[in-house]
Amino acid sequence: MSSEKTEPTKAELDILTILWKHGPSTVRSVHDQLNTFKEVNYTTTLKQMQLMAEKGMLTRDESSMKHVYKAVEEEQKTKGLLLDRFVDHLYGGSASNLVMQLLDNKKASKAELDEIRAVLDQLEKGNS
Amino acid sequence: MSSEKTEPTKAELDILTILWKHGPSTVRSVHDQLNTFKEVNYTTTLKQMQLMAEKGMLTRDESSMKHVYKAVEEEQKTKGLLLDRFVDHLYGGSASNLVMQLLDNKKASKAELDEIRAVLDQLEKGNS
DNA sequence: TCAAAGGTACGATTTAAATCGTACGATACA
DNA sequence: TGTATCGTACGATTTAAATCGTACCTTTGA
Repeated sequence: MSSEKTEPTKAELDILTILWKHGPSTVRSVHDQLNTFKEVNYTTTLKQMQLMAEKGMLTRDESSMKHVYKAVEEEQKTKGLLLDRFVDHLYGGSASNLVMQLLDNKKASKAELDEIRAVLDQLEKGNS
Repeated sequence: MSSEKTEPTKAELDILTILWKHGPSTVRSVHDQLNTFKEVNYTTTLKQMQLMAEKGMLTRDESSMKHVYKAVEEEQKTKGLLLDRFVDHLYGGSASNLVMQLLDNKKASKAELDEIRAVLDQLEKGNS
């Protein structure tokens, strides 16, 4: 264990999200996705992905001229890390505090409440 | 609606957290708290708080030589905003997805599960 | 009364993230 | 076969966040 488990930045996360969704992709492809909601220059995306590869966040297959990039860490793992940090930093590590806030926030619809309850049920069943 | 609802940066959030916890405080006091977990120069904290005041995140009472700063927004409101952004960005706006991840994460203890369930019960009761 | 201690003001610097411009190699097809 | 198109490489710049150094004012007590 030496790796710092460095958090992706905002821009990096955007790219990761696209790669998770679409699987291994060329820069062009990622860039096009990106531009549906955010305007940047192609070379910016390119550079960003090269940097990410250098940092070890992405790997790339250079066998064809159009390099194909792939996220190294799984979606769940990375998001889990970010969530952990978030809970720790904002809610003193208390997941239930976070959930309370979430519900207060009206961010959760009736359907979501039910779903959350289902998750709870399932978890407690497998747990005891 | 003109206000940008700008998110506090990490360093700003640290300061806000202290102010929320301790109420209106002098720079010295905030700085001492800060230094219990993070090493920075006094003038850094001072500058930071001055900037925050300028941005409208803090107000200050200058009537005494030792200015007293106070957070403008309530803790819940600010954290709620950050949580919203977080859910939107990482979980496509789905609170239940986030909760699922949270539970998978083993971040929640048995006691916390119960507490979360209680929150749910309460909410549904008042809701229907 | 004056020096030490503790305050604020604020420009400048450092660091990190994000972006872009330009050079240049490969490919395709008229 | 040459020119337009599409790709990578990479230094430089811009922007934003965070930090610090230095100047200078106020209070206090020996």
